[in-house]
Amino acid sequence: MDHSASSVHERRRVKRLPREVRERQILDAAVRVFSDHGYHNASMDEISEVAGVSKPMIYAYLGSKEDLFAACIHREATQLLEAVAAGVRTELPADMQLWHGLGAFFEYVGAHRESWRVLHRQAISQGGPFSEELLDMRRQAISLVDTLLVRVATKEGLDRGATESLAAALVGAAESLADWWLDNPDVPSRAVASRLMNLAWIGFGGLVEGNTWHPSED
Amino acid sequence: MDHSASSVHERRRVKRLPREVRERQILDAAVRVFSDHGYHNASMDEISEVAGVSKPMIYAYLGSKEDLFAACIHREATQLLEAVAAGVRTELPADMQLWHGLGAFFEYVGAHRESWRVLHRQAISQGGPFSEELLDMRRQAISLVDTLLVRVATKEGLDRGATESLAAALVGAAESLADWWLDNPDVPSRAVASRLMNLAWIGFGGLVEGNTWHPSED
DNA sequence: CACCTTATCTACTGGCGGGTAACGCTACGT
DNA sequence: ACGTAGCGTTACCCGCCAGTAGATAAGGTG
Repeated sequence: MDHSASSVHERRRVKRLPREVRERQILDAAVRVFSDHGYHNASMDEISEVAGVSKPMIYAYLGSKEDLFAACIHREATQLLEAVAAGVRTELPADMQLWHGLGAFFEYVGAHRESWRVLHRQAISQGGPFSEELLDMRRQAISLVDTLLVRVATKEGLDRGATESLAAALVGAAESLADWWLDNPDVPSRAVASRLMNLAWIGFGGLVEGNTWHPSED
Repeated sequence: MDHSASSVHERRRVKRLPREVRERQILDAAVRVFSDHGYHNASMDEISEVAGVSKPMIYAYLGSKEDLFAACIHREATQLLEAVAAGVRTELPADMQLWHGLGAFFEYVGAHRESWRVLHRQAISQGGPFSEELLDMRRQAISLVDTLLVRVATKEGLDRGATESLAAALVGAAESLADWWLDNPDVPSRAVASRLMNLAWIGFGGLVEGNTWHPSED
């Protein structure tokens, strides 16, 4: 738009940056635009504009639109998984592990809502190779929770096989609660985590009887 | 495709159907195609082909692509809500009400996976007027669960305000479990419902201690 | 300074797909 | 018999946007 006026005159001020940096800028812009408009409504032109880079750069560095999207998914998914895994302290008792995992998860989602939007809402609704990456991350998350449950279960007597589906249910509940949180951003992350923790550990039945779960530290 | 061979010869056998019927066919086809490819990747041409009707008919009867999608959402959402509401027998105790509600929900989703895909995955990821309809349905579902919880809570002493967020969490968990179920279709609907019921009513803590919930009848 | 490499732009195209104009056919009422 | 209303089609338009060709300029290296 207004570039044209200054472009002829001030071209010399254009910085030439190394590929690595440009790629980061482009990915950041892409995540944001994909999050705002969705995969299909996002135009490469807008992404390039937000990134402060011209369109051919994107094609040169990240490839096609699909490639770009896949790169976003991959980067964000990896970051999220790392954040959650870092939150779990394996030396603590099972309920505290779960608590910290949930805490790390909601903290990350709260601090990176756009990432979560792209991951959960966009990637999942596009079929094909995108959901693969997602399903993979999901599987990792489920197995993380599963091993956690198994450690308690074998000690206490909950039968094998049930744990995995319970893990799936819990991961699903967390995902969907995060999704709900997107539309109800006023609640602090700790409170969201706490609600899910209470539901998951005590259940309605227990809550109705007046029981609650709360972290032993803090 | 193969129409051409018979078309010249057997044109007289082409049925001319009343508007009402055609609209149903078109909506059925649209739900299916939207479910398969997503809103944006679905082409009006393909929908018309699947419906066995030419494209201008769709525009004549259902309007633009957006209108068509909205009509799908509306029809499917209404059906789902009716199915769930019909399952809840208000004269039973709270846990049994929940159980029947969950049962009806998963039964419906199992029998109408395409509907669920369109509702949950597609409609939610498109912004704008589509999600409105969805959020509305969701609110109705949440308030359904909420009133159920409130009846128990006031009897027992769970504080107000907490019930609604718990209801939201439960609805979210059900949604996401249904979503998970789409990708793991081998499990029977009753089993999915039962797992969620146990998680929701007993919690991990209770399950680990060996408690389980099961319907008093059946 | 000559040179090559790499970063970066402007300006275009090709086609996909939403939407429509204009016309044909069948049936029914009078 | 024949007009009219509404079911139905073929064949087209056109805007948007992913993707590209080809030119330009900025550093580094000798």
